[in-house]
Amino acid sequence: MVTIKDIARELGVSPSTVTRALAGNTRISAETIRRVREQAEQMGYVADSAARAMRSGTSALIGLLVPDIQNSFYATMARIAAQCCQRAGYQLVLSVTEDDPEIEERHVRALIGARCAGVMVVPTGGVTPATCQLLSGVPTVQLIRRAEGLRADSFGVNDRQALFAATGYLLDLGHRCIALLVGDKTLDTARARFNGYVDAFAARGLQPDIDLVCAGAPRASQGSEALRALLSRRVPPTAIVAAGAALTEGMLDAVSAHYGSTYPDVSLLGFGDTAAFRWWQGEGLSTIALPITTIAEAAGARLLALIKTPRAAAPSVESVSFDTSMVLRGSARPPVERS
Amino acid sequence: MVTIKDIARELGVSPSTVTRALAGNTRISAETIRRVREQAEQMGYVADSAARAMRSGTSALIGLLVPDIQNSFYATMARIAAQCCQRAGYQLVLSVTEDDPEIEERHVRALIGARCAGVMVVPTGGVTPATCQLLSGVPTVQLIRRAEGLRADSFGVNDRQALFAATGYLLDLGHRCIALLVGDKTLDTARARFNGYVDAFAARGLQPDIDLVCAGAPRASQGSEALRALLSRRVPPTAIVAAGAALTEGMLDAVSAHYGSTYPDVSLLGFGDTAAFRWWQGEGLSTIALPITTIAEAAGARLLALIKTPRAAAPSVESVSFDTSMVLRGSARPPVERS
DNA sequence: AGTTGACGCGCAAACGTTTGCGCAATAAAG
DNA sequence: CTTTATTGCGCAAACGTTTGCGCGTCAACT
Repeated sequence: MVTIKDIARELGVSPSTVTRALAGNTRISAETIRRVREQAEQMGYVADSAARAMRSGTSALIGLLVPDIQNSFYATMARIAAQCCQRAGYQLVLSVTEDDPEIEERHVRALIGARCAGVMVVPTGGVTPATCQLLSGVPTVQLIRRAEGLRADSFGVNDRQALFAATGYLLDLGHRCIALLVGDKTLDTARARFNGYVDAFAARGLQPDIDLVCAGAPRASQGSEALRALLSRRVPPTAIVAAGAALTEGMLDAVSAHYGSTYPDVSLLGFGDTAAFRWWQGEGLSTIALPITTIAEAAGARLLALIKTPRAAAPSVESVSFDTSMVLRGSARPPVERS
Repeated sequence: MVTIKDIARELGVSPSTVTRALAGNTRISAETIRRVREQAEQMGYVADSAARAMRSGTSALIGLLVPDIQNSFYATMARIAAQCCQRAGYQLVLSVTEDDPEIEERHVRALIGARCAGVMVVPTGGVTPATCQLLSGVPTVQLIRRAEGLRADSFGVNDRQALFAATGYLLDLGHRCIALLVGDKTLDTARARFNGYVDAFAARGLQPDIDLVCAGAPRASQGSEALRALLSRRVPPTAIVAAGAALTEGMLDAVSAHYGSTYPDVSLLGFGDTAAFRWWQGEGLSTIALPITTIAEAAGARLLALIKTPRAAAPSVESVSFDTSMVLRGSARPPVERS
């Protein structure tokens, strides 16, 4: 690896001059700058970011922690985050937490050790105190979910409202047996979404059948398993709403498996608007659409701003909620009369 | 940030002792090791990886360069890569190249600057000499595609065979007007896939209609645009085969848009076996399935091995090709007779 | 002619960690 | 009792970069 010293030696100047020349410092003659740059180029110099990080106390790394990169929802988030970072000269360090607080802590620790400039995180349901402690030192933004102990700006959606509207839509179509796939109570988003579901019933003087609520880990496998049982009941639900990106996948899997090639006589509502949902059963899956691009962009912009601020600015924690919208395709219809 | 010196001062020992104790060095009394570890834990010590990288000349970072993280195909790859790295104590730096050689070079430069331990790359079609030069210094593996100037192990599939089989399947169903969506000639995979397509015709004493071959940038938008024109022709193709992950998306978009809610009377063959393809039109999309998990795992394992080797081992460049398989669902049928 | 200022550059220290070498003390061997 | 080996630890240098300070030179002032 060619260093700044090599260039200095080659040119008969001091290392300081080389640094300053490369940085475009005034107080260095234009001629010297030209010579240094040329030599650097010719020798294939690449600045050692480790040395730079050590000296400056901060690196050009931004951490992104997501539960599952394979989920199209988080993949989109990663794409936007990567764009933001790369444009601003940062590199993105990707950590997949699998919704495990322990993995999360381990990775946050590594990020802190790397003196990363900032962190974007979709927190797990059980963020540890150690994680919060570690994160309190660096600019941090949380996406989608909001962890209790974490003092960091958050960017998500109005979860209660999202499920209030979605459930209401199904109720107004005439459904009464509406299954809900939702994350467990450790997730603030899951709680809010559950409340929206219940409130939609309440607003119409109704009450949901609690047996139809499947709360569990936010994974496709969990959702499809819970649903399989529900679909095999003597009186299956007439509609299903999935209150999570992974759970939507689980829902589609279970429904596909249960109905095979016969047309499913159950109404479906997904969560998040993945491109693939347009292809569901030829008619498309109706979903609760989240402005995920907007969210990720807002979070990225905020993070970059936090990184730039002179550190002194009192970090009044902001919490931004965007609105969801219903994207209606063919998968939700009035309930069919059953014999 | 609490450093090793802080711990040393607190305990009245030297920094060297602390390092060695934390590393579990023998030659340090068990008692001292215990005291140091306890103190480190209690003070919340996190090793500065920048300093460590500087001293050791290599960091715990592994770079992953993919064209598009939003594509489910590469997302899966990223997931496996992340698993491999994280298990081995490395962090994954994600770079999205958008198939742009310039972006690719910039990111590789940054990775080299970070003294990353290794690189996994899906090369663009026009890998620059500078990129090759930079990459020649670090352990590197390439996935899916193979760049010309890059001396690095590669893990991909037998592309020609894949399209030979797929095209043959459609031909044997009776199709003759088979559109092909494929990447442009800068990609070695695209060339091989195109050859497979042509050879399948040739093996049956036939010849493809070159007008039905859409070669372009491997992006969904490009594929859907090219296909739109084809579908509007007076005599549209009776079957379409997409020879790329992004192009498959483009194909589905174009077909959805063209046929609306009417059943598409064109046979379809996708590329890569994304979960969402099971939901296509209720019947599922038949595809050319790649063992992407196996590929990514093999590449990851190889990279870790390369990193561990004493650097001296003559790097005889290996090139591993896995076999694809056809996953038959309902989207490919014998051609319908048209008036 | 002496003072002041600007300009162009070098010196050296610092960031936190690791590691070869060496020193002292104790144990084992002669 | 001396020699040798072993154990436990400290010293100091090194990795590459950045930056405050200072020094010399030259021109423009008073």
